[in-house]
Amino acid sequence: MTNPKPDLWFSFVRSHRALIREIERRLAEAGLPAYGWYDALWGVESGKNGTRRMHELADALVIERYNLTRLVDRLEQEGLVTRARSPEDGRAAYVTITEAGRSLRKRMWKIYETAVNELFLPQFDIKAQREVSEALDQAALAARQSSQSVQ
Amino acid sequence: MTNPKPDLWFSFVRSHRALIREIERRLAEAGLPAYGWYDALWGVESGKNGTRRMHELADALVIERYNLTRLVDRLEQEGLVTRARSPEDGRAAYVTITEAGRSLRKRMWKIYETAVNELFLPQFDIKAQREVSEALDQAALAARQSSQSVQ
DNA sequence: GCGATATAATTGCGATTGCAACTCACTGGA
DNA sequence: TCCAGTGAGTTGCAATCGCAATTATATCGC
Repeated sequence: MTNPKPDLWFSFVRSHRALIREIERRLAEAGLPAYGWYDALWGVESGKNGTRRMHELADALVIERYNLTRLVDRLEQEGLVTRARSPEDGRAAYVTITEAGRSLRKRMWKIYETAVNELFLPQFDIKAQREVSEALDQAALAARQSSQSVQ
Repeated sequence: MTNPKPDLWFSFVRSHRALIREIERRLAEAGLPAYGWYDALWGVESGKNGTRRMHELADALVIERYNLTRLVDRLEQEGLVTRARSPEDGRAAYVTITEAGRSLRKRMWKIYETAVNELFLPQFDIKAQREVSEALDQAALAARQSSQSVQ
């Protein structure tokens, strides 16, 4: 029995589900849209001039392109972002956040941040926060590299 | 700027997505069903006599009841589990894993375990594995308690 | 300069998820 | 005993996701 026990992994997936579920619950309770919208809005807003290319955004959010297309469709319909094609590269599509988008993101952040600060972060001291964060980034990198090495 | 920075949180959600995506990719590549099936099969198999009650299972998997109903529908259709109602409590439904279910779970586990051992666990030393696991369990507990305190 | 290949984004369609409503069975107090 | 309340599980329907194919543009090799 020298094998590593994957307890940590199962704690990881279970806690992720429990936390996301609770965050979604709080957002819904406050009449705000689902959690995924926050990520997308922030991904756009944090780009240069509040703009990002689609594939760059999909990559940052770790979601599939076709799902991003339709997520952005929905955001656009609500007037939270605008979409434009690039004159230089006819394939490229740019997404830009609107004022309404910024405002909604801020309102969502209040709820979201509170939940994270209350439920998640206190379980780690400052040193652990940095270390675990780095370990998780490494794991994400390993996962991406593994998938690319096949493709 | 004494506020906690939620970097750890974002590493958490991003790494989760990247890892799940890569695990799904490997399972699909091996011609095996999606990741969620593993969890469900293990949830059933690990119960007394390879049996569990629906609501107990939903709770363990941290998924909603109505989703479990339909997940079990699919597993049942594939002959991986059987379903039975309780004679004592007419409301209760029991799910039991079949031999085919056990066998499939084992095959999935080979792929799944390899991925976790290769991509995730090596990022943490043994001591960190225990500590982080406990911290995450605490966070999950806090999330559950928070949702219950409202309900 | 032109065909083969690669990249970006999108779309059709079937599978899965989420919400709200529903059925059926147990429980506890008047 | 009977009926309001609660718990377990399921279902209808709309929203979202995942896969494979499609469109449009750019790039590479000759």
